[in-house]
Amino acid sequence: MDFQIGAMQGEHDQLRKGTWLEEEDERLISFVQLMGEKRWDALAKASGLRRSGKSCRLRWLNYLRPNLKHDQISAEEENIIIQLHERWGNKWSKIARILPGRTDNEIKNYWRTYLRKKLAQNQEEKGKEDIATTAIGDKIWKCESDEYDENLWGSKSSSWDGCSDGSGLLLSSGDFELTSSPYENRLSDYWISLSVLSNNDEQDSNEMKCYDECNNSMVDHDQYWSTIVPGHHDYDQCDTWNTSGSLWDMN
DNA sequence: AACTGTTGCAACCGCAACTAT
DNA sequence: TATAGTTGCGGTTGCAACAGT
Repeated sequence: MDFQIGAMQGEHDQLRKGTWLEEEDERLISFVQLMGEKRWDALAKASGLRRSGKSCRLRWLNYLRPNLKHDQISAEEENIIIQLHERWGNKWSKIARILPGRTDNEIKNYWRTYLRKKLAQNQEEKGKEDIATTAIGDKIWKCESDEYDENLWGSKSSSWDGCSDGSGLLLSSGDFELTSSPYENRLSDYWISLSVLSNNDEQDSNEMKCYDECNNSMVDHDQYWSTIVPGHHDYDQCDTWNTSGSLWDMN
């Protein structure tokens, strides 16, 4: 290969930043194939790329890595992202592990765009739900049922505290870049439909088994999650997944 | 055509966790 | 065990592309 990267930026020792050039991508790919996806600092130096190891790693993981999906996020994937975000919050890398071919960065960007649109839509529909809501610190707590119990709102220990029937939902306002009450109704509108599903899931997850690392046996899918995420296992305790579902079929 | 505002996303930054020595 | 180096993560920024005027 006859790369001119050094000449392109002048023969100085400063690390390059910003958009990657095609030549840099090609060189990075060839050195990853040569040295593997480890020791990024060493790889960066060995490759002659004037990039930090960190930058090389990011470029590889988010763009060059094989099996990455570069098409639009499907409705099925979008649904999974919504459900998992409701459950895990901004744990983008964790969510990304459930969606092979998608990166944490991609999901994070998608969510920000997606939520912004959703909130804009829901702004017009606010006030249609009667939901008990209170704020504790930077958290927003809400309860969708008639079983709302003020005495329980003080606890932060569980997502379901605050409602005696367990239908409460904890939202972190930091997740939405929203901190003041005028937005709470909109959030409520949007998240209300998710809480029921999550509550069911919370209960069912206790009965799940893990495959391989955890129990070395096949998981019993609950009806809901096996529909949403084909072949999924107890995602809170075990990151092992049966990737036989259509969602994992990558071109 | 030129300017301005908005959007989407690639890439960077800071920090915490992990690993090697 | 201590420390330095590396990796992983989430938040943020910068900029190209696009839309509207």
